[in-house]
Amino acid sequence: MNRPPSALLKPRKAPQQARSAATLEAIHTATIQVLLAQGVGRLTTARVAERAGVSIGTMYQYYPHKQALLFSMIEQQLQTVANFMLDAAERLRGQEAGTVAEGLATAWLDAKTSESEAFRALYGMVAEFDLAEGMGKVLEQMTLVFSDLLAQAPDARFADRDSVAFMLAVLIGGSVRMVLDTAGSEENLARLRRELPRACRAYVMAAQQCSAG
Amino acid sequence: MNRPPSALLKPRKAPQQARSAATLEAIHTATIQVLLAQGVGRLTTARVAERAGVSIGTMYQYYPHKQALLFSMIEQQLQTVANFMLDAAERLRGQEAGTVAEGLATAWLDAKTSESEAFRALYGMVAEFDLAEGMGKVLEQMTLVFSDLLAQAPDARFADRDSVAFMLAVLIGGSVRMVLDTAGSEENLARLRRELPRACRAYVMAAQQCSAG
DNA sequence: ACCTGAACACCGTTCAAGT
DNA sequence: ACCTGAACACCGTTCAAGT
Repeated sequence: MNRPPSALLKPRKAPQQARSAATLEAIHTATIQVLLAQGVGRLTTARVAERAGVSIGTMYQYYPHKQALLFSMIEQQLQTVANFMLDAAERLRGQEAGTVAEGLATAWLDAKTSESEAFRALYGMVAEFDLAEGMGKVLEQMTLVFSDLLAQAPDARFADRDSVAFMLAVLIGGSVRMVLDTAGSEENLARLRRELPRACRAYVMAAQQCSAG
Repeated sequence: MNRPPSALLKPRKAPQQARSAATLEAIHTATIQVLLAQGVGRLTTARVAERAGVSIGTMYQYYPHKQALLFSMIEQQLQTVANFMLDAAERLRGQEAGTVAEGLATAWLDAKTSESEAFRALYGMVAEFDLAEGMGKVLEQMTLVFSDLLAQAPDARFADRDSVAFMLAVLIGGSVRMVLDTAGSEENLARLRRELPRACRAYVMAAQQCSAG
């Protein structure tokens, strides 16, 4: 895939004087402004530099290339989410395992849905072009198929079968994609193979109405 | 985000003569060859055209822009995966709900891991730059935190606590990302909020060793 | 009906020159 | 120590001209 070594993605240098710290700050806010005003497709070094009131060359003093700037901003946001989770974890310490699991899920959802519009636009860059639409369609299709299958199970007693089918598709699709995307090690792939079917079974069994018999 | 309307992502015209069908085929295989040989970063219209033995202008007769070509190839692969799942569903029809869930998870994993290297490179384009590394780090960090938390639950009895923590992080991270990425409707987001904590609880409870008590 | 390729606009990146 | 901006290489896209 020819990725640049990760060292090249890091900022080129840290600011040594107040003037330069202000420049870096201006570049960052300019990036977000351009992103929100013009979208990812129009986020160019020239536009960011103009908005920040610096020359293009200045940007290249701090970041070796455009990707490094964007990567640095995303990484910062990822760390914010991670810290949010650490706080949540502290509050869950010592509670029962099931409650911990529930709490972590809720915390992650809260963290991600509260992310600023700007950073969601940054992630959107990752989707770049309309893969989202294609994936959405497949997800919809799978939900229908899964729901139909669940309906025909002899022990089927679901309060909201469509939601269970949807959740099943999202759990499967999301976790597989995440492991493959993060260049998952062989060990992690093996874990996924072992645990994902278990998790799906447990979820579906739990979603059955308790009065089943 | 300024995406082009999706109609623009579709092929511009269908081939009407045998000569032109062959041209289209050549463009497709050339795209894959360039992708494998040079990586996403070097996948340019000029390189694809040269490899396909046609001029650049010819490519623009079939696709209104480069993205349309790539999108069309990815969509085709998505449909292959979807069809694979339909087959698997047929084999699972009438079985018990828990078994169906397990079977679907396994089928999806099989479909995704058997995708050709070329298409994984295409998806990789979606990740474009090294977001994967950053996400991988956060995932690792979360796994550690989750595992620690599970260890301190009063009812903790896990055969492989680290795997459960990893799976939990992947289930949560993957499903949230998928719903947000596919521009999830409000309804789907509500479903996720309701079902994800349930699913996580069910998985963790099921992962406890049965002899617990 | 299909193909060509020079031409154009734009973009990321560099570097010699400035303060 | 930091900034500038003209210059360069490259890329996506178009269109008048061909068969």
